[in-house]
Amino acid sequence: MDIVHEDLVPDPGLDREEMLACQDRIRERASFQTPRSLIERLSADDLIVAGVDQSFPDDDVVSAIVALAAGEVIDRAVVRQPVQFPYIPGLLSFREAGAALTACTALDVELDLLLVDGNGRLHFREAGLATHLGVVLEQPTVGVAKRLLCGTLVDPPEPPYPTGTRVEIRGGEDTPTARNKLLGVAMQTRQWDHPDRHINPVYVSPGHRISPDHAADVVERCVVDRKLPEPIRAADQLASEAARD
DNA sequence: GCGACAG
DNA sequence: ATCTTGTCGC
Repeated sequence: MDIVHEDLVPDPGLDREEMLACQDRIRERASFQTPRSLIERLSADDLIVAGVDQSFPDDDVVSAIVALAAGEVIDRAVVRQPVQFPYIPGLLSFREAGAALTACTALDVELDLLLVDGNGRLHFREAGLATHLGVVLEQPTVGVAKRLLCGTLVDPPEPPYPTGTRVEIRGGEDTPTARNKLLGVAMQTRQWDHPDRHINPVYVSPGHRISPDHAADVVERCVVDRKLPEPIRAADQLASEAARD
Protein backbone atom coordinates (compact mmCIF):
# COMPACT_ATOMS: atom_id res chain seq x y z
CA MET A 1 0.00 0.00 0.00
CA ASP A 2 1.33 3.41 -0.95
CA ILE A 3 0.46 6.99 -0.09
CA VAL A 4 -1.10 8.37 -3.26
CA HIS A 5 -2.02 11.86 -2.05
CA GLU A 6 0.85 13.19 0.06
CA ASP A 7 -0.81 16.62 0.19
CA LEU A 8 -3.87 15.18 1.92
CA VAL A 9 -2.01 13.46 4.78
CA PRO A 10 -3.39 14.98 8.02
CA ASP A 11 -0.82 17.40 9.49
CA PRO A 12 -1.02 17.65 13.33
CA GLY A 13 0.65 21.07 13.08
CA LEU A 14 -2.28 22.76 11.36
CA ASP A 15 -4.65 25.04 13.27
CA ARG A 16 -8.26 24.04 13.77
CA GLU A 17 -9.59 25.95 10.75
CA GLU A 18 -7.01 24.37 8.46
CA MET A 19 -7.90 20.91 9.78
CA LEU A 20 -11.56 21.48 8.99
CA ALA A 21 -10.61 22.70 5.50
CA CYS A 22 -8.48 19.58 5.03
CA GLN A 23 -11.46 17.40 5.94
CA ASP A 24 -13.62 19.31 3.46
CA ARG A 25 -11.14 18.37 0.75
CA ILE A 26 -11.22 14.73 1.87
CA ARG A 27 -15.02 14.70 1.68
CA GLU A 28 -14.94 16.13 -1.84
CA ARG A 29 -12.56 13.42 -3.02
CA ALA A 30 -14.29 10.53 -1.24
CA SER A 31 -16.49 8.04 -3.07
CA PHE A 32 -19.23 6.06 -1.36
CA GLN A 33 -19.94 3.71 -4.22
CA THR A 34 -18.46 0.26 -4.78
CA PRO A 35 -16.39 -0.14 -7.96
CA ARG A 36 -17.42 -3.05 -10.18
CA SER A 37 -14.02 -4.66 -9.65
CA LEU A 38 -14.52 -4.76 -5.87
CA ILE A 39 -18.09 -6.06 -6.12
CA GLU A 40 -16.67 -9.07 -7.93
CA ARG A 41 -13.93 -9.59 -5.36
CA LEU A 42 -16.40 -9.43 -2.45
CA SER A 43 -17.73 -12.86 -3.35
CA ALA A 44 -14.29 -14.44 -3.70
CA ASP A 45 -13.26 -16.93 -1.02
CA ASP A 46 -9.72 -15.56 -0.99
CA LEU A 47 -10.79 -11.98 -0.24
CA ILE A 48 -7.94 -10.11 1.43
CA VAL A 49 -9.08 -7.88 4.30
CA ALA A 50 -6.89 -6.08 6.83
CA GLY A 51 -7.69 -4.33 10.09
CA VAL A 52 -5.80 -1.37 11.55
CA ASP A 53 -5.88 -0.15 15.15
CA GLN A 54 -3.90 2.06 17.51
CA SER A 55 -2.84 1.91 21.17
CA PHE A 56 -1.25 4.70 23.21
CA PRO A 57 1.47 3.62 25.64
CA ASP A 58 2.80 6.65 27.55
CA ASP A 59 3.24 9.47 25.03
CA ASP A 60 3.58 7.21 22.01
CA VAL A 61 1.16 5.93 19.42
CA VAL A 62 1.46 2.32 18.26
CA SER A 63 -0.30 1.36 15.05
CA ALA A 64 -0.80 -2.26 14.06
CA ILE A 65 -2.21 -3.62 10.81
CA VAL A 66 -3.07 -7.27 10.21
CA ALA A 67 -4.12 -8.76 6.88
CA LEU A 68 -6.17 -11.95 6.67
CA ALA A 69 -7.39 -14.20 3.84
CA ALA A 70 -9.66 -17.20 4.37
CA GLY A 71 -9.27 -16.79 8.13
CA GLU A 72 -5.47 -16.88 8.08
CA VAL A 73 -3.02 -14.06 8.84
CA ILE A 74 -0.99 -13.42 5.70
CA ASP A 75 0.78 -10.17 6.60
CA ARG A 76 1.21 -7.68 9.42
CA ALA A 77 3.10 -4.57 10.49
CA VAL A 78 3.63 -2.50 13.62
CA VAL A 79 4.99 1.02 14.00
CA ARG A 80 5.58 3.24 17.03
CA GLN A 81 6.12 6.99 17.19
CA PRO A 82 5.57 9.96 19.54
CA VAL A 83 1.98 11.18 19.77
CA GLN A 84 1.61 14.62 18.18
CA PHE A 85 -1.99 15.60 18.74
CA PRO A 86 -4.65 15.09 21.46
CA TYR A 87 -7.94 13.25 21.05
CA ILE A 88 -10.61 15.65 19.88
CA PRO A 89 -13.97 14.27 18.66
CA GLY A 90 -14.15 14.95 14.94
CA LEU A 91 -10.38 15.33 14.54
CA LEU A 92 -9.26 11.75 15.23
CA SER A 93 -7.33 11.54 11.96
CA PHE A 94 -4.86 14.18 13.11
CA ARG A 95 -4.02 12.02 16.12
CA GLU A 96 -3.98 8.54 14.55
CA ALA A 97 -3.62 8.69 10.77
CA GLY A 98 0.11 9.48 10.69
CA ALA A 99 1.08 6.25 12.44
CA ALA A 100 -1.63 4.25 10.67
CA LEU A 101 -0.39 5.39 7.26
CA THR A 102 3.17 4.42 8.12
CA ALA A 103 1.94 0.97 9.16
CA CYS A 104 -0.06 0.61 5.93
CA THR A 105 3.01 1.54 3.91
CA ALA A 106 5.01 -1.18 5.68
CA LEU A 107 2.56 -3.87 4.56
CA ASP A 108 3.62 -5.94 1.53
CA VAL A 109 0.40 -7.61 0.42
CA GLU A 110 -2.16 -5.85 -1.79
CA LEU A 111 -5.52 -5.53 -0.02
CA ASP A 112 -9.07 -5.78 -1.28
CA LEU A 113 -10.29 -3.84 1.73
CA LEU A 114 -9.10 -2.14 4.93
CA LEU A 115 -11.21 -2.12 8.11
CA VAL A 116 -10.56 0.86 10.40
CA ASP A 117 -11.34 1.36 14.08
CA GLY A 118 -13.52 4.46 14.01
CA ASN A 119 -15.83 6.08 11.49
CA GLY A 120 -15.78 6.72 7.77
CA ARG A 121 -18.60 8.84 6.38
CA LEU A 122 -20.30 8.73 9.80
CA HIS A 123 -18.58 11.98 10.75
CA PHE A 124 -19.49 15.67 11.16
CA ARG A 125 -17.89 16.51 7.81
CA GLU A 126 -18.16 13.02 6.25
CA ALA A 127 -14.41 12.70 6.71
CA GLY A 128 -13.73 10.25 9.54
CA LEU A 129 -10.47 8.32 9.97
CA ALA A 130 -11.51 5.51 7.61
CA THR A 131 -12.42 8.00 4.90
CA HIS A 132 -9.21 9.99 5.38
CA LEU A 133 -7.04 6.87 5.15
CA GLY A 134 -8.99 5.59 2.15
CA VAL A 135 -8.61 8.79 0.17
CA VAL A 136 -4.91 9.26 0.96
CA LEU A 137 -4.19 5.63 0.04
CA GLU A 138 -6.82 5.39 -2.75
CA GLN A 139 -7.80 2.18 -1.00
CA PRO A 140 -11.30 0.85 -0.25
CA THR A 141 -11.92 1.31 3.49
CA VAL A 142 -14.70 0.71 6.02
CA GLY A 143 -15.14 2.34 9.41
CA VAL A 144 -16.23 0.28 12.42
CA ALA A 145 -17.01 2.19 15.63
CA LYS A 146 -18.24 0.93 19.00
CA ARG A 147 -20.12 4.10 19.83
CA LEU A 148 -22.22 6.54 17.82
CA LEU A 149 -20.49 9.84 17.01
CA CYS A 150 -23.24 11.63 15.10
CA GLY A 151 -26.25 11.11 12.87
CA THR A 152 -29.70 9.71 13.66
CA LEU A 153 -30.97 6.11 13.74
CA VAL A 154 -33.94 5.60 11.41
CA ASP A 155 -36.88 3.81 13.06
CA PRO A 156 -34.74 1.90 15.56
CA PRO A 157 -36.34 -1.22 17.07
CA GLU A 158 -36.52 -1.62 20.82
CA PRO A 159 -33.17 -3.00 22.14
CA PRO A 160 -31.86 -5.59 22.34
CA TYR A 161 -31.54 -6.07 18.58
CA PRO A 162 -31.40 -9.67 17.31
CA THR A 163 -28.16 -10.73 15.57
CA GLY A 164 -28.17 -9.53 11.98
CA THR A 165 -30.27 -6.42 12.64
CA ARG A 166 -29.30 -3.38 10.57
CA VAL A 167 -30.58 0.12 11.33
CA GLU A 168 -29.96 3.02 8.94
CA ILE A 169 -28.11 6.08 10.23
CA ARG A 170 -28.81 9.31 8.38
CA GLY A 171 -27.37 12.78 8.57
CA GLY A 172 -29.09 15.40 10.72
CA GLU A 173 -28.37 18.78 12.27
CA ASP A 174 -24.91 17.66 13.37
CA THR A 175 -23.88 16.78 9.81
CA PRO A 176 -24.61 19.93 7.72
CA THR A 177 -23.16 18.55 4.48
CA ALA A 178 -25.11 15.29 4.69
CA ARG A 179 -28.65 16.11 5.79
CA ASN A 180 -30.86 13.06 5.36
CA LYS A 181 -28.13 11.11 3.58
CA LEU A 182 -27.36 7.48 4.45
CA LEU A 183 -24.11 7.74 6.44
CA GLY A 184 -23.90 4.20 7.78
CA VAL A 185 -25.70 1.48 9.70
CA ALA A 186 -25.95 0.28 13.29
CA MET A 187 -25.33 -3.44 12.98
CA GLN A 188 -25.90 -6.17 15.56
CA THR A 189 -23.04 -8.58 14.87
CA ARG A 190 -23.69 -10.70 17.94
CA GLN A 191 -26.28 -11.03 20.69
CA TRP A 192 -26.93 -13.09 23.81
CA ASP A 193 -29.79 -15.55 23.74
CA HIS A 194 -31.48 -14.17 26.84
CA PRO A 195 -32.57 -10.49 26.95
CA ASP A 196 -31.07 -10.38 30.43
CA ARG A 197 -28.28 -8.02 29.53
CA HIS A 198 -27.47 -7.24 25.94
CA ILE A 199 -24.58 -6.43 23.58
CA ASN A 200 -24.53 -3.09 21.79
CA PRO A 201 -24.40 -2.89 18.00
CA VAL A 202 -21.36 -1.65 16.06
CA TYR A 203 -21.59 1.38 13.82
CA VAL A 204 -20.45 0.64 10.27
CA SER A 205 -19.85 3.32 7.66
CA PRO A 206 -18.19 3.45 4.25
CA GLY A 207 -14.73 4.99 4.29
CA HIS A 208 -13.88 5.25 0.61
CA ARG A 209 -14.74 3.40 -2.60
CA ILE A 210 -17.52 1.30 -1.06
CA SER A 211 -21.25 1.65 -0.43
CA PRO A 212 -22.97 1.50 2.98
CA ASP A 213 -24.57 -1.86 2.12
CA HIS A 214 -21.36 -3.49 0.91
CA ALA A 215 -19.51 -2.09 3.93
CA ALA A 216 -22.02 -3.82 6.21
CA ASP A 217 -21.82 -7.02 4.15
CA VAL A 218 -18.04 -7.20 4.54
CA VAL A 219 -18.14 -6.56 8.28
CA GLU A 220 -20.77 -9.24 8.69
CA ARG A 221 -18.64 -11.66 6.72
CA CYS A 222 -15.51 -10.91 8.82
CA VAL A 223 -17.29 -11.48 12.12
CA VAL A 224 -16.65 -14.95 13.50
CA ASP A 225 -17.70 -15.48 17.11
CA ARG A 226 -17.23 -12.01 18.44
CA LYS A 227 -18.76 -8.56 18.31
CA LEU A 228 -15.92 -7.09 16.25
CA PRO A 229 -14.69 -8.35 12.85
CA GLU A 230 -11.55 -10.54 13.04
CA PRO A 231 -9.15 -8.20 11.21
CA ILE A 232 -9.84 -5.43 13.72
CA ARG A 233 -9.60 -7.81 16.68
CA ALA A 234 -6.25 -9.05 15.41
CA ALA A 235 -4.95 -5.52 14.93
CA ASP A 236 -6.26 -4.49 18.35
CA GLN A 237 -4.50 -7.43 19.97
CA LEU A 238 -1.23 -6.77 18.15
CA ALA A 239 -1.27 -3.07 18.97
CA SER A 240 -1.87 -3.87 22.64
CA GLU A 241 0.95 -6.40 23.03
CA ALA A 242 3.30 -4.17 21.06
CA ALA A 243 2.49 -1.40 23.54
CA ARG A 244 3.96 -3.41 26.42
CA ASP A 245 7.49 -3.85 25.09
C1' DG B 1 -24.99 29.12 27.93
C1' DC B 2 -26.12 23.81 27.47
C1' DG B 3 -25.63 19.41 25.38
C1' DA B 4 -22.99 15.89 22.50
C1' DC B 5 -18.96 13.99 20.96
C1' DA B 6 -15.08 7.76 17.16
C1' DG B 7 -10.38 6.68 20.01
C1' DA C 1 -7.58 5.37 24.39
C1' DT C 2 -5.91 4.33 29.50
C1' DC C 3 -6.00 3.39 34.71
C1' DT C 4 -7.52 -1.74 37.04
C1' DT C 5 -10.26 -6.47 40.85
C1' DG C 6 -13.63 -8.47 41.38
C1' DT C 7 -17.80 -10.06 39.85
C1' DC C 8 -22.39 -10.99 37.58
C1' DG C 9 -24.36 -14.31 34.30
C1' DC C 10 -24.33 -17.91 30.67
